[in-house]
Amino acid sequence: MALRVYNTLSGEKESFVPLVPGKAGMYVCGVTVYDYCHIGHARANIVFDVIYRYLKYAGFEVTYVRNYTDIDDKIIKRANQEGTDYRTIADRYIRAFDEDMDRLGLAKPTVEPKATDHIGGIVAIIETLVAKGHAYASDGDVYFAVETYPEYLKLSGRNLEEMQAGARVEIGEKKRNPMDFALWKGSKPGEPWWASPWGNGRPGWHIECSAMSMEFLGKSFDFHGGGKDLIFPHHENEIAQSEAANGCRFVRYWLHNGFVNINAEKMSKSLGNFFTIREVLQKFDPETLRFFILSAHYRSPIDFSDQSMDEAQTGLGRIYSCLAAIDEALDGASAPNDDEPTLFPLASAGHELDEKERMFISRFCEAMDDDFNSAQALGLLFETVRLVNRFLAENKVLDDVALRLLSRVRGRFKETGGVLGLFNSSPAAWLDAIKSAKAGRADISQDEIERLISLRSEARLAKNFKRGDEIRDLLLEKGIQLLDSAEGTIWKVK
RNA sequence: GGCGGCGUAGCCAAGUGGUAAGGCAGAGGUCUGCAAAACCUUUAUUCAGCGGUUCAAAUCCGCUCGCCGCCUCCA
Repeated sequence: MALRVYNTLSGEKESFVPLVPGKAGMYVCGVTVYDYCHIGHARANIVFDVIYRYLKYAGFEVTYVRNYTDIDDKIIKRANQEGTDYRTIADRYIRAFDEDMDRLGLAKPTVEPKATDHIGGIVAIIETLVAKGHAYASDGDVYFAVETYPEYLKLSGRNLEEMQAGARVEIGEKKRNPMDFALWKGSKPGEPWWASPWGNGRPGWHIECSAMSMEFLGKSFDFHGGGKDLIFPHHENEIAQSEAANGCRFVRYWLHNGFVNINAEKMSKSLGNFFTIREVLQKFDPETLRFFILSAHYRSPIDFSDQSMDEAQTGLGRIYSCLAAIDEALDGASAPNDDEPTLFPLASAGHELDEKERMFISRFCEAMDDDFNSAQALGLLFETVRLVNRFLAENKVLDDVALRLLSRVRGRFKETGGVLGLFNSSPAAWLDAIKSAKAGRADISQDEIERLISLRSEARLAKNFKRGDEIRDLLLEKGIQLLDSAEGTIWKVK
């Protein structure tokens, strides 16, 4: 049982061999804080959150670094629009990001550095690059000379000559080669600046990640992640800077998540077809969004829509309902959480469930070890749900052996839920919350519903089923579904 | 144009050489005054198409068609 990960650099799944046995260093490109995050950001962060959690679960001592890019053209532009300074904008959206990630239930990374706290490290790397002849100052700016680094473009598999020939790359007069990129930008009047050997200015976009990863993870480390759109130019440039400066391999495994699409098109700021995390969370609960994201492999594109979110909610609800049923069965009974495998003397579902429970963790790990295949792991969860339901249906009376088995199954869900970031709520509470959220959107008051239900109950008691059914149909038109049971009638929003 | 990826049931989606997980929807059943809900059962001889390699291919190779992404800031 060994972890295998798809490495963008090789284009293949490789066995994960940590740089330092038992440890794992991971750097993930965070956001540029100039606006609210959209669900594309949610995906990236959830995906790497699960990778982080799984690495820890698998026994690695993980150092997870996720940065804030808090100085950048867009932040400055926004600050100018609002007539404020870049710091105000950056701090506002850092806070917004933290709130969003908190609501999405993300584990805190080991460190969350800000680019502006690492100007010293940035300048030091640039100085090294200049001294080694990999970079040159030009009129207040400093550029990386791509021709001095022969392995440039090894991550994206592009060809330097062809890219230079591309008409879309404009030749800036300050650059020697059109493909050269800025390490340091001289500040224009009114822009924030830091002092440097090349005059007042600010860092280019790519260099900060090199500086911060080096600071917290060293010159060489295990994982570097981000969205697929960062492969070129961002990660390509990080490799060039870091390897040229340090003379050693920068990152061992490059991980890139796929996009969130809307109608099969990439969702992005530039296309304007995006939903912010906040918008989506007004309509769906955070675990539903997480569940939806984890239901596909992290490298595949996923299509976001209300329908797929509804389906995700139904699916997650199925698991929660099962967990609620287990809770109910276990309620009152003080079943010992016994990890001893038991020979199960009950009906067939008991044997199957017992078998499933014993294989559960190894199958979960098998899925996650295969390039973090969360979709497959979710499949295992559903298979188990079905067996639990069957088991419960077959065994109305649960003896000690049965309760112990259910208790162990519940433990497995909690354990793997901890890795996937799911099942943080008590099942009953989650189910209730979904119900009231839906009820809040129905165009009929809860009092009115209750009143109609009691009218119907009276009619039914008098065997006036016609009248009872009329009321039921009336409520159904309003989207209210009635559920009759021996204990009485309850309702839910359809 | 260059590079990369994708095409699996009505929809979503796992599966990278050994005979198609799972979810949603649908159908049948249990339950019910009848329903609903819930639960159970069931749903692809077949993986875009055509060739090839192999004892064996959704999985490897080639070609064709279709879709998408990156090449400019972007998770």
